Amino acid sequence: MTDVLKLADNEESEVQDKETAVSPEAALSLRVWLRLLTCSSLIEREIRSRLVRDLEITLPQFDVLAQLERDYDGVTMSQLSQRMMVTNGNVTGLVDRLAREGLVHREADPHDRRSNRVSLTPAGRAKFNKMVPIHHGWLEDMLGGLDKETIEQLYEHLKGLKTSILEANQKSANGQNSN
Amino acid sequence: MTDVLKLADNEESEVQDKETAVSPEAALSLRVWLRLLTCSSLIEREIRSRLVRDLEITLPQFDVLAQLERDYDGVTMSQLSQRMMVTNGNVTGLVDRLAREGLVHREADPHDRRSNRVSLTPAGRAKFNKMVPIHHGWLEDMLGGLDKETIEQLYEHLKGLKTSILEANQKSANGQNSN
DNA sequence: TAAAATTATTTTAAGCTTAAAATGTTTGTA
DNA sequence: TACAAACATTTTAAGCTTAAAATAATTTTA
Repeated sequence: MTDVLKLADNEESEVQDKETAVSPEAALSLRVWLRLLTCSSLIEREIRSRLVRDLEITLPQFDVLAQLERDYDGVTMSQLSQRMMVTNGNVTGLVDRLAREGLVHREADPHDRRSNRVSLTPAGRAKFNKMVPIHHGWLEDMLGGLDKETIEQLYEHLKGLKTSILEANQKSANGQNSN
Repeated sequence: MTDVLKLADNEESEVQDKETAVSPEAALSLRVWLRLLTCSSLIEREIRSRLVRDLEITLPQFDVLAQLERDYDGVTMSQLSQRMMVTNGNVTGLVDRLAREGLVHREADPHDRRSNRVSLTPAGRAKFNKMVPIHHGWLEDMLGGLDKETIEQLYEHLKGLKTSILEANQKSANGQNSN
């Protein structure tokens, strides 16, 4: 989100290969990353501020509701943190605040006293259902300047990118990378 | 960053058009956004954790050093916050911490006592120069699974996306959007 | 069964981020 | 010149996020 890069994504500021020699491939990678980050940040920032301004909810909280939507029996805190790809401690606070607002319900699991089950309250479900089409509309607006073919190509390229990132990070995690 | 979406970007979870009717275009936009966010989050998360683990600096702090790099005379706090596209209050804390580490220097502007000028210290410059090629290398690794042509197409498509987003947000800011 | 290991969750400390209020300084104007 | 407006920055309050430590409960194992 915050990054070296956000502002660097414009025509003027060519990523320069300076004294500390950087290969052309690395420079291209950096430019793509900067532009990707710019796009992602622009969308995220707009969604975030519209959620707060128009729907009175934060993006992470909206995210929680979305994760709970289909699980009528609730999910455990751990399941929730895995789905959201955030730490356990993080969801503790999010669920606290959503429960305070009456949008989710947290109850002890009768079979395992270590666990809590979290689920949407009727109010939470109603609020989420109201928000979904609005949220979709915002995205449609933001991508509306592209023709369908471009969007579909973008979608495919991003799939390849995702694979590339996952493979690189996998290798690095296995210590097969000197960096 | 944290989002409804991150986890939703996989083959199984088709974005469903449910009772609250959502157009196919909106659903495609949502899928693209989810995948874009997934890619962006994967890269950002990895960069963030490598910076902390290997180079002992946070991503926002790295960002500050990058913004200061070419301004030998320093920049004001406001200029810095504009370049980083964050609030003034945000840079106050970042600069505090970097100054505490000895990486940046903050001094009163002799001509305008409201202003502070911030610049890299020699230690900050040395550290930044050391980090740059490493950072480039990480990105090259993560994009290394794509051929050059794909990367270049991706770069072009992202340019169009950026334009589309900016136009939509512009319209909305001017109140020409019912959402 | 008692001790050890694992699992689920919360708490803590630190940093990031924002919007809004507060402070101090400079500039424009009546 | 006084006072109003604008500007630069910091402070405050709230929420997000993480890693690591602490708690509590369950499962494994000796």
